[in-house]
Amino acid sequence: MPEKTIYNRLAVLRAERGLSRQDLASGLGVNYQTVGYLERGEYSPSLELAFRISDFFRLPIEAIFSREPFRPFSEALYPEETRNTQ
Amino acid sequence: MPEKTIYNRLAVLRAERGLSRQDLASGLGVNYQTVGYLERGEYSPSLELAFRISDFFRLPIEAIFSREPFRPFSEALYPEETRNTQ
DNA sequence: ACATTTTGTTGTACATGTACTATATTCCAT
DNA sequence: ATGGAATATAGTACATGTACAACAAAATGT
Repeated sequence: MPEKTIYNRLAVLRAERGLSRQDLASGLGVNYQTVGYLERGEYSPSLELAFRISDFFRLPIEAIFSREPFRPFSEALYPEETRNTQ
Repeated sequence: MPEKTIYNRLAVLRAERGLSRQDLASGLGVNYQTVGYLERGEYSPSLELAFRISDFFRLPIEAIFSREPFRPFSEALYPEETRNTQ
């Protein structure tokens, strides 16, 4: 594992779209194992691949990759304070 | 040289700030030769390094790196049509 | 319960990113 | 014109990203 981990939302983004790793891999033009490595954070992609991923999901790189762990989309969209407690 | 080139504005950004490659390299925590390689586009950085560069210049990755060649800042800021012709 | 698909693991191989050393060249100041 | 700084070039070495194959484990649908 690399010293400086980069977190990503690949698994979630992929799940939201109901894609298998193989699906995503084909869309990106990489081996399906590579998607696995990335999702598990075993290494971070090249900048080139990061751009392809960004294009694929139509999201800026910063929305997909970060040095800080991501908060769940759900949490970000429905903040703590606004949640129904019952 | 890598197949898929990624263009960047490193040289310009560095020039704007009056930094030597060594200065920038120290700021980024890389070898000064590495900055040279990047500026010349001989290879593109790891995503990790791209994030460090993004932090250093306080710009999004997309403002510094692109698959398409960049138009000069000057041109982008002062579009063709608005230029004085005399 | 079974078959199929999806995901994880291990191992090998190769390409690319980064560091480092050394030397050459270009660019400024003075 | 000389010297020092900045940049370019070349070579070696090592780390990390990516592909590929084989197999195990888990999840899913019927």
